[in-house]
Amino acid sequence: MAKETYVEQIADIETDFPQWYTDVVLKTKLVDYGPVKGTMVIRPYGYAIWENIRRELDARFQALGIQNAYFPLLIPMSFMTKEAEHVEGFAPEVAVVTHAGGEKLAEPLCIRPTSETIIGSMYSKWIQSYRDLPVRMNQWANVMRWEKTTRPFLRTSEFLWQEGHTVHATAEEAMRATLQMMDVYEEFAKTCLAMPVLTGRKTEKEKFAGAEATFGMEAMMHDGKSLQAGTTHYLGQNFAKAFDIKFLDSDGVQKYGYTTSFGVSTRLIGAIIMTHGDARGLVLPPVVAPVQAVIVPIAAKKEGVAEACRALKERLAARGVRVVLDDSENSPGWKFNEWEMKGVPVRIELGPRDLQAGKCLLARRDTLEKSECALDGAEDAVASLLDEISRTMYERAAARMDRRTVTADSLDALLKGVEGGNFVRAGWCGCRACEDKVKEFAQATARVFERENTAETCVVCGKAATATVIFARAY
RNA sequence: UGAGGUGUAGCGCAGUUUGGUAGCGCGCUUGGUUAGGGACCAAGAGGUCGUGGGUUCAAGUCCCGUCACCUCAACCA
Repeated sequence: MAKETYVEQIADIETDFPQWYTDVVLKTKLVDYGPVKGTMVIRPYGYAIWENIRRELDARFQALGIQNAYFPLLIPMSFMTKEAEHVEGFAPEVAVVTHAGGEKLAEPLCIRPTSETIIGSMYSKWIQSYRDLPVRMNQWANVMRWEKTTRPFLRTSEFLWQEGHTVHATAEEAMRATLQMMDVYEEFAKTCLAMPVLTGRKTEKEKFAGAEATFGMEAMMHDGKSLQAGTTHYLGQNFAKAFDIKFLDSDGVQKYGYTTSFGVSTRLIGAIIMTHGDARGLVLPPVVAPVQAVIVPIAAKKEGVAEACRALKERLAARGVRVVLDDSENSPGWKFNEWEMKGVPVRIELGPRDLQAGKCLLARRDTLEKSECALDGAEDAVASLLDEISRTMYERAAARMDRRTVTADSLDALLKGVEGGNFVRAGWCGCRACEDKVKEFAQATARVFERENTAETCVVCGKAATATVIFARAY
């Protein structure tokens, strides 16, 4: 172990992917384990990714008229029990506060696992007229779900997310909002995370507790497994009736509203890591990378090098590039590996030889290619290289998902498909028994429905297919 | 909840079989030489061996209890 390098330890990324993942999030100082089992401490480098995600999403929400608000962490237990399916779905993983102020509480309080109930109770007070609708709010918050097994970012007891909650006068409008938000997520994933996703409706078995319909975006990880990266829910009138969200419509009739909710979490950071990472560590999409470019001086004590590096840093910063000048005492080779491991999209090497030639060296993280670049105008070259890296990362991931999506017409073919790290397209009759059979036989679950049914028969029972489903093994 | 495993320096570990001075690597500190892919030399700092009890002249090591964590299985809007 002593002399082993980081790269040697994680060289076998394909066969030991989970271990690679855990190593990389710890070694790159994204997170640390928290003192309570299943919790994680998000360190500055990891949190900076989250802040960038948040900034990009907030801009999109604002464009849609969604306003940020904040609701309490503690929810009276009685709220949770008002919607039958909701409480049944969440009860096993809710943490409960029973004591406060040194006394036992008359009514236990649960720590929010999600906020439909408490937001619903407030919406019922705020909404009276059809003129109050639609209501569109979002909150950035932590939630807690007491998971039995956890992994940093992918499944932790406490995590950060945004949860949006809307109320509409009609079912059609609510459904439209649900679908529109999935489109927003998909565009965001593509533009900001360079991550292609599969979107579509989820099966009854996989849907949110209390929803009429759930839509998910699924991303393919490096090993071909699927990760649910975001969901939007059409809640119908379930929560409106449970929390008495009523309005007087223009026809003078009291009606229940139709609600939706949608969310993405810090799990997205895990998705980024497992979509783009390689044997050397992280590969971060430029839009959300905390550091977009790092300048590594070579022989920094030689005449003019340090000054040139500082000047280049200033120009890049002025151009809007998030740039770091690594003027630490470490050797250049150490810095190269360190910043590569941390996934910085562009590395700029600048030493005496370059200075003399009026050039610098640009190394891109996604392809590991190096190229020379004139010092004059380097800030523009870096900015356009960042765009180019975003595109290349997306295309590479999209090509992989495309290549690894296969069609199966039998359970054996489905098993072979998921074992080979593929998404498997297959027909389904629509019954729960057949869905369970797939889980049992292939350890794969239905991820999303395809928009159109192109299959003729169910992959399990052979009866007429009512839908075409993408099956995959999932995190 | 079932099975297995691990607790010794900040991190990773050896030492436990056969009881006898607390060790190694990395990291850290100080000084110097270096620098285009994880540099080198020298000198340092740092540990009630998870925890409670027992056996013994003597326990990291043997015995009994206990706690925590990890892996697999199960579970997982």
